Amino acid sequence: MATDSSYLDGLNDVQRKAVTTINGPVMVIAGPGSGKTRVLTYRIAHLINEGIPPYQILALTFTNKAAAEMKERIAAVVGKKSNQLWAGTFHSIFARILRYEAEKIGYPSNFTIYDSQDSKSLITTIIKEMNLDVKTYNVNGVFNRISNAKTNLISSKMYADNIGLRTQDRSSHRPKIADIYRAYAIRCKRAGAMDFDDLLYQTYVLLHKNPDQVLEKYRDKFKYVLVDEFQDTNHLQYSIIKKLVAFPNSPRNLCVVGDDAQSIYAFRGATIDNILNFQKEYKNLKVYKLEQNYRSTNFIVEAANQLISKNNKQIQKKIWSSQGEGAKIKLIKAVSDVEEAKRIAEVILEQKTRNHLNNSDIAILYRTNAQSRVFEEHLRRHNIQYKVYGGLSFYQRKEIKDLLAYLKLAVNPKDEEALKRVINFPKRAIGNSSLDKIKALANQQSQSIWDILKDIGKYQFPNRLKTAITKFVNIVVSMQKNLNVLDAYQLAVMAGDKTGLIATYQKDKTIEGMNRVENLRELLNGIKEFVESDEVIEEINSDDKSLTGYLQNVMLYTDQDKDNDDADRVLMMSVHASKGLEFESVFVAGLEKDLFPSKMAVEQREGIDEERRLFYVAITRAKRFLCLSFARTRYRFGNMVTSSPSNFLEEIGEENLEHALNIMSRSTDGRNESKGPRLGPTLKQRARPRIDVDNFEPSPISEIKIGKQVEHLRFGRGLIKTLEGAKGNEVATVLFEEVGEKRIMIKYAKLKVF
DNA sequence: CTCCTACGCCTTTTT
DNA sequence: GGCGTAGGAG
Repeated sequence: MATDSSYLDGLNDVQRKAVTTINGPVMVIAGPGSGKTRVLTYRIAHLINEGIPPYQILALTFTNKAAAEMKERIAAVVGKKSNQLWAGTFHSIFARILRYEAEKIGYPSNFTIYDSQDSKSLITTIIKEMNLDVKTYNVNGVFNRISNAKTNLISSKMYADNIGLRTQDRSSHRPKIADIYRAYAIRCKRAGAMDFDDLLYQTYVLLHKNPDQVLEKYRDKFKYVLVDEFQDTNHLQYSIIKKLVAFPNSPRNLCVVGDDAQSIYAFRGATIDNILNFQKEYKNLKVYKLEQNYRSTNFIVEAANQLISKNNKQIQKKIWSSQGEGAKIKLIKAVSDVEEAKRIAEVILEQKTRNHLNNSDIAILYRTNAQSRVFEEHLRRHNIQYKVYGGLSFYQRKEIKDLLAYLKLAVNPKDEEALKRVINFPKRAIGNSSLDKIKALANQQSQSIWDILKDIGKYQFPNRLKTAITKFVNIVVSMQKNLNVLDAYQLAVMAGDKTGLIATYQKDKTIEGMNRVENLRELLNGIKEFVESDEVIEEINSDDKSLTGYLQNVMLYTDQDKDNDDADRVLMMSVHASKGLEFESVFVAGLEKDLFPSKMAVEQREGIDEERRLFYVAITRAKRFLCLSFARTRYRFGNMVTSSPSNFLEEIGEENLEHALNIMSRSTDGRNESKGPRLGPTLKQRARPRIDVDNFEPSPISEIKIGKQVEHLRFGRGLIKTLEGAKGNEVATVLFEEVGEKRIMIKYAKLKVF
């Protein structure tokens, strides 16, 4: 049986139990820095050592990087058997299954993947085709609505029949969303395309509609299922997992690993309830809590504990550190975002000399990517090497998407978004009005645009246009013909040359143009590397050095997956992007009201709790040094805004801070003195008038008038300053005693006059 | 058809 | 402050 189980020696008791309890449902609650990855990898290694064939093990993660790291570490224990393991992201594993089974749900196996840009572009097209107003039907809103529907297993048909959803749409003046959803689904299918949600949703549909041939097969195959970052799964992901695991007589060998306190993806449909309710769903569940923190020193851990205790819903646990007391948390109080950046740069220099830190030991975290700019400037000034994560990724750049679009067309010419992107780029005199006519024809015949283009001779169009189109069709066809002859790299070179794409960018002699050519070269190199790497991807797709394989890789690639290159640089990234990482020294900047916690979150139910978890993630990235900062003024949208310190600063415990937190005393807002926080001379004064929650009865809208004193469940007492908006949608500006001015929709917010 | 300018929305966070 | 889109002129 077990061959070499020395890997068990380095584990603490709870970790060891979590690793060796292999049968039946297991939940591992893993606090930050508690050795979660070790448990996960050793658990899989242990399964294999116990004789479970690796191909019967399915391990789902959220990033490719996490999966790769896991596989690598498992290989170190069990050797190359680990190649047969099914370990990958939800999206990539399901994409792989879908490639095999696509025909069963009416998709081609060479389907292309739409990223959110593609999805939104198609939705915009549909909105315009339906002659709807693009302002009321703003793409992001519509896209989110459709995405949420899929995440909740609601098909376009079910959406159309759902009275609740339709009522919501009508009250937001967007009654046609159901029709847009339907058209979108049809168009995706016609284009042979799946968006990110489809990779999950269609997998669910596939399993659901083919219980005998497909579901049984995968149930039988995956005898052991592990899910990483379980707190970030959405309803759809969990439903698929349950389908695979929960059937009569199933041994339910499901192991979920996560930390409810680090659930930070609600905005993309993740629901913390999956982890909170897991115990109720699996009666004989074994729960292991990893509470020992091996990462951070004690002041940091204590601050994190105090902070998170303010949240309502959570699984009780107490993280403790074995790393000694360490340094207290430093706080930088800056007058402006510029000063904030300047002082952080200075502290970084100081830490480098006094504490002998390298650049790469240090990270600056912020709530929004837009905050990075000022830091870049000041680090540059101090000659500190840095690297910014996030923002627009390499694969989102125009020139890269252009070349990839040609490659996508070679694989699947029905891909409407790829086609629209490049049919007239480089310029071929196929303008918008011509394309609109072709598109109308395609819709009328329920065909893809490509179907029309390749038979363009049959239709009534000016000869000049027909010639231009034929030329374009020939380019795509000649690439198609070479699909099985050339490898992905050779095809990409062909796509760059034959289409005139690279030549077009080369004509542009501006710096930007030169960068683009450079990026295209980098892309080609990347493809070459992909083709030449001898890494076997997976048993099931081992031949997938093909273009299809490459494209799938690229579409599911994220910025998170980048290897930390060994260059010695300070890293800058959003707090979201920092999850799972750790640094000797961490700066969390911009701790201001309406920024962190973000304004949007404050207005949402349970939004603050999620922001608090986000801040929890931020501070627990630090091993030895943590520095928080806020600025009293900051440029946002190009103009200066005054802001005041975040409430979160009070919530981490003053005793964990290097200096007293007497920051809240004076009014911080010159223009509008009532806007700032007025927490009194010390932070201990938190005289929130207690509102009787149980007996809270909101007043009818008719009683809400300007000048009235009102109570709000979360914001406390306030004064109505203005009332505007149509009947039924009145928006009140309320000046709250504690949290300042808020704009509130009365029908949702529930105000009580007193 | 293509190029240029004006304006409007925007910023949470991302697989 | 920046991007993408609409709308007009060449």
